[in-house]
Amino acid sequence: MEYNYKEIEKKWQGFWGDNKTFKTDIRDFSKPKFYALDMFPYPSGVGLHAGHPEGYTATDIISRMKRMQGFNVLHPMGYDSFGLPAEQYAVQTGNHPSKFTNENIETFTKQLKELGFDYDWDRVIATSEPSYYKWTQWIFKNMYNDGYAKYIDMPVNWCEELGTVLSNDEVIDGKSERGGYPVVRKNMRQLCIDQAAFADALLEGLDTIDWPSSTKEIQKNWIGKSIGAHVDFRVDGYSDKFTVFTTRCDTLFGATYCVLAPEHELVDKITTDDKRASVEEYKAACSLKNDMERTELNKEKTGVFIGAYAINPVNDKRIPIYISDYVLASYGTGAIMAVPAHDERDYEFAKKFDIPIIQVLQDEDGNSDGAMTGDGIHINSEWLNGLNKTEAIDKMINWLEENQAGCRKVNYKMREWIFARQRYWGEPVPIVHMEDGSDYVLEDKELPLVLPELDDYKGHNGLAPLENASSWKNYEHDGKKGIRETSTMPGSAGSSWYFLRYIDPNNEEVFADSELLKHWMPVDLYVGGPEHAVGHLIYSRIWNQYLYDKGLVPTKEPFKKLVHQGMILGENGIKMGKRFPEFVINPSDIIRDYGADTLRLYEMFMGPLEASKPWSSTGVEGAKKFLDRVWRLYTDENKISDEGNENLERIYHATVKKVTGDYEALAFNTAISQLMVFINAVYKESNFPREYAEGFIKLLNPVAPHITEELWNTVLGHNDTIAYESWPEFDEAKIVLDEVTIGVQVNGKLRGTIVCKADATEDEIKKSAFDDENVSRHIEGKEIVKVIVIKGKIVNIVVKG
RNA sequence: GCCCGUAUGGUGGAAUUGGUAGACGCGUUGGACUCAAAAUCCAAUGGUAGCAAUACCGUGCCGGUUCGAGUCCGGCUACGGGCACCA
Repeated sequence: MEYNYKEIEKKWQGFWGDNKTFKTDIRDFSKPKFYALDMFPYPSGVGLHAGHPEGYTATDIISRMKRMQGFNVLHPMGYDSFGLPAEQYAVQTGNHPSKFTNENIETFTKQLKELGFDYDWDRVIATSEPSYYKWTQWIFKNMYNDGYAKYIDMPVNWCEELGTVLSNDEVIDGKSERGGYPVVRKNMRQLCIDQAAFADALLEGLDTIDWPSSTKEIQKNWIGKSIGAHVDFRVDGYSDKFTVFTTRCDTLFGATYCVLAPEHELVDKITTDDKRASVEEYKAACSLKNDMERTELNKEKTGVFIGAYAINPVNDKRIPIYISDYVLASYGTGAIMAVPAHDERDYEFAKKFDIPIIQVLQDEDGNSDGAMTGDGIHINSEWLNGLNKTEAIDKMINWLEENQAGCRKVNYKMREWIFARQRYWGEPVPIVHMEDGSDYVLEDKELPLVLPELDDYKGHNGLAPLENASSWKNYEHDGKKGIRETSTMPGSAGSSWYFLRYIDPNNEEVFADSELLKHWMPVDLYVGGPEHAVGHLIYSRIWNQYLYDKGLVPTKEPFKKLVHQGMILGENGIKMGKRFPEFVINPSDIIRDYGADTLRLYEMFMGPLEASKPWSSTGVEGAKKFLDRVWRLYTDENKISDEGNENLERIYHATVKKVTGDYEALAFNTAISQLMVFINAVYKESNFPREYAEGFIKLLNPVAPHITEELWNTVLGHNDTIAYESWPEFDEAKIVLDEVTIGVQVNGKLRGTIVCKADATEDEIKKSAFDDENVSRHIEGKEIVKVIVIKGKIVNIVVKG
């Protein structure tokens, strides 16, 4: 017999909606709070994919359990609704992108409701709503006024024909991906957020949060902090100096040349006339390559000598200056001192250009070919001789500072975050470029700056689409005229703070009430894919850190615990997608054929939440079979009784314990396996005590909410939702076995098992071990060296001969 | 190239601090029910040998520590992820 999932799921989804069962009473501070967060989806045209229900079910299970445990739970959902597909739709159809967006949001909402999630549907947000992006603009505006967001000159990929800046992956072979027009690198004024200002806070924060270590590691590498020094080199024959960044200033006596990035500002000035032609040629070649190609093509070092010499501040030696694209303009100072004896890249370059190599650290192996980059004792270094690396670095920095030739310096790989896109469907930037050259930032009362409706959503001649909004663009303030910034914010702007808005989504005075923030932050559990490790998950930490520094949010870190769900692969073990469309699973089809409870149960039972695992259609059927089995058990009129059953006592309490602990640890696959073990045990019994029957329904409820609500009502006779019933408790004393089965090994090999009382003494255990027939056969006639007894676990008899 | 992670039956995966490897599900086989099938219920199921008791082998490969290793250490191999001239 199968249960009627279609009818039951519809009934309970209606009940929860009509009764607002999961509406969070946000100002009820009487209970402990629990904030469970899902990464909100971009409402694409194709609806939910198989991966969405996985992470969402995980937080749903935790939310439902916490609610039953007496927590006030916040489990919200919303939409990251700015993005390119809606804009492309608008360009093609002439409709407003919000039409497309709203239709998709409707589809997503319908699908999410069909899955039975316990979201509070009264606090849904969408980042493309003016009431939401008003505050995205407000936070950005403050960052701008505080100097964290600013216009700066940056090297970018510029395409003259398209009149636009391109990202690295839009440039192929020095040509634009669209149209194949030439692209050059040039410095341009860009609106940026200075991420590096938050770098140290971000690094420190990593030690305080419960995140996957791999994600922390990725963020650490991305921030790329390195501690070193700035060293100033004079240019021989000029009053100019240039500064290099180095982590190995201890090797300064071994510097035999310097390299400037081809884009370095000094290059034109100090290049000698006889070298000018070759330098220009090299620079032109470099500007045609984007960053990717520069790294790929430069297995072999290239560069040219520019005719000028630098003076090593430590010994006044005259060393040649080269330009080479192995020095990046965007990192450090765009200039290096080269120590070929102790840096592999410098070594390679020096070999190729036949530049002297001076060893300044004792090589311990003595005969290595190439650069020696490790620690060692300094030689050929005058007053550093005899010191190791750390001592020498300290001494050198002191010398540099005393002689005003340099200083201690920390550098980060993390670059400026370019915060403007030539797109329509994004948050307008609340800045006006005034006639007099100043930039005016909109005041609070002028927000939100709403996107204007356009007749034409396509940008022309590479300009931003908002350039088409001729009346919107023009701005007048105090009789002065200006033109609005026509770029919009990048996709990740709105998602950098949405977790704050959920707490107070309709507030028109502030982005969220501070008293509520204080109670509800941080997010206790955040579940989402690992692909956001350096994007969203860094940006959110930056925005939160900024607001924290301003005293506007209560916690340094927004997400206390983070878990990544693994990818659900196709039944062929390969990522679902266009390549194998026949293996793509649509959640709606599964809900239609098996029900939402089955889909939820199956996705949680497939394997560990974090692991990638292949879909299995027979596995789905197995999950369905289990729910049918539960249904049959509960609807068997002779089974549930008010009498007790000693045979089930121990396993019931053990099940409550294991399931509760496993849910808490997000180990849903093993929790479900325990629920199955329990049901298998009940099948062997003739009566199922009501107490256990109710407890089991509560344990299963977070995973399969519809069927359990139905059984709770119709079979167990309750007339309200199970959602606020108290979570089952277990009695540890009832889990303990009176008798335990333990293994007996002889020399580490299992030779038998014995049953003994749980409180048996060591001697009693030994005795029954020796009495075992098979064990005695294996120790007969041999010398017993020792006997190891681990109570409740194992006996190991070590024999000789 | 560098950093991080993973490797267990036919299969998805279990296995607290090192302590009876293979829980649970799928699949397969057998049985019950049925005129029959499906569904359901019950049972068996790592490999080899054996009627069986049992023995030997077995957690990617090689070695080590230990009374005892899937688990710890050293060295490989394969796969996955991140970074990639970061001075």
